[in-house]
Amino acid sequence: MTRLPAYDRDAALEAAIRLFWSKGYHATSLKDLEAALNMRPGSIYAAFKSKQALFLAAMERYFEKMQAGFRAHMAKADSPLTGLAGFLRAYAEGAPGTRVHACLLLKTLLEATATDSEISGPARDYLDRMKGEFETGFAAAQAAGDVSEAADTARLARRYQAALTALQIELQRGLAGAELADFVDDLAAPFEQLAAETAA
Amino acid sequence: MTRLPAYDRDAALEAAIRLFWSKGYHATSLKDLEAALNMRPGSIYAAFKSKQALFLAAMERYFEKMQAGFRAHMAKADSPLTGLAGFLRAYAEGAPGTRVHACLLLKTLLEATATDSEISGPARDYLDRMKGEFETGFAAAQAAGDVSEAADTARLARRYQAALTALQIELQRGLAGAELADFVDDLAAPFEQLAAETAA
DNA sequence: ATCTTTTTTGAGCGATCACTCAAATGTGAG
DNA sequence: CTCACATTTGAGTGATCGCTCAAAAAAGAT
Repeated sequence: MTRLPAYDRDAALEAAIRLFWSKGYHATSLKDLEAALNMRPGSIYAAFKSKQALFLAAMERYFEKMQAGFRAHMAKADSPLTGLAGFLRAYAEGAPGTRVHACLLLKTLLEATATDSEISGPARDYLDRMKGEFETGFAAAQAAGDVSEAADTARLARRYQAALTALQIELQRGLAGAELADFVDDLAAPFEQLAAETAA
Repeated sequence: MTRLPAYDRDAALEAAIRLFWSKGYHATSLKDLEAALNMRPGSIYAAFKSKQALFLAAMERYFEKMQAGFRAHMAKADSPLTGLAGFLRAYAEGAPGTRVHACLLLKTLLEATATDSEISGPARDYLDRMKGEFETGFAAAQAAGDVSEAADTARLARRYQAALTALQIELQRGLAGAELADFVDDLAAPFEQLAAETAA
């Protein structure tokens, strides 16, 4: 009974992700959101309870998509280690026009300060959970014999995440072409070499 | 003749740097600036012409300080290569409590979008100029025989800047202690090893 | 002292901020 | 069709935004 919601929650969240991702949290106004979500302020506040809550919902959805994307990539990789290295390379190639942004979590970590810990806290958490995904990948590589049993998977995961972060920032700066290819080689090579070191 | 300015321009810019650095451009209001600079709006606008112009002046000063700090570090290093590696290690150690922020240029690059290119443009430029500083360092290392003559100094500089960027972001995330030490080792080692590779 | 020039002051500008709520609108149940 | 209830609407809330400007204050010249 009663009236049905006119909006599609998933589509609205996707639009919010795109907007927050491109403009950042503070620079995004409710006017912007009204236009992007095609919703009036009352509906936005009925559906999501505040600008901050909407942002948190968008960031959560963003994280889940990123996590799922990584897992999907790993699932179809020849081996865990080539999957990890390949993810770096694929990230650099993926949609050169659209993928000009650094990850929303990273942008949020740097934009938010101690004053708005309500959004920087979750951003930190999601980044930690992504690091956990990478660590799982390195542990699988260990089980497959491509990484030494003595290796510290948490440390490798941190190094890997640092490489991914650096890549995102260079993409944001506009790196492209042969220089980007060289850079990605520099980032991916140390991880690809782990297999050779272990085999030896 | 006539009345003297009551404020110290350098001190005001330093205060502006601290504030913008900690809160970001959009989240910093003129009320915040009035308090931090201990100046009333009229004086701020007489001295610097707008919030944006003040930010640009602060960012320029920030860049010059960073550039000077790097050059000073390199000047007192045993060799260019150890200077570069040492700068990474020193960055991680420098004032553990205060140095919890990523660099202002990096934060600005990620906060600013296409909509406010007036501040993201200069941020990009300053980051490029820092990369130039690093490239000069690697060229000096080449001249000193610590880096192969065949090496691409621009590529090395980009890799180095990526390491520094990754370090800043981990510091912002709160990395400390033994994990930080391991991480810095991972970042610095590849550059320190260039000398051994060249000697061989 | 007075004049001249520069700076500081702070009330207040219009615009926009995130947000609210009474009224209008749509929908299933009876 | 009517009723009950959920949702949408959009004008409007007080607060704050970046910013302005006339008046007051300060300091050297005379």
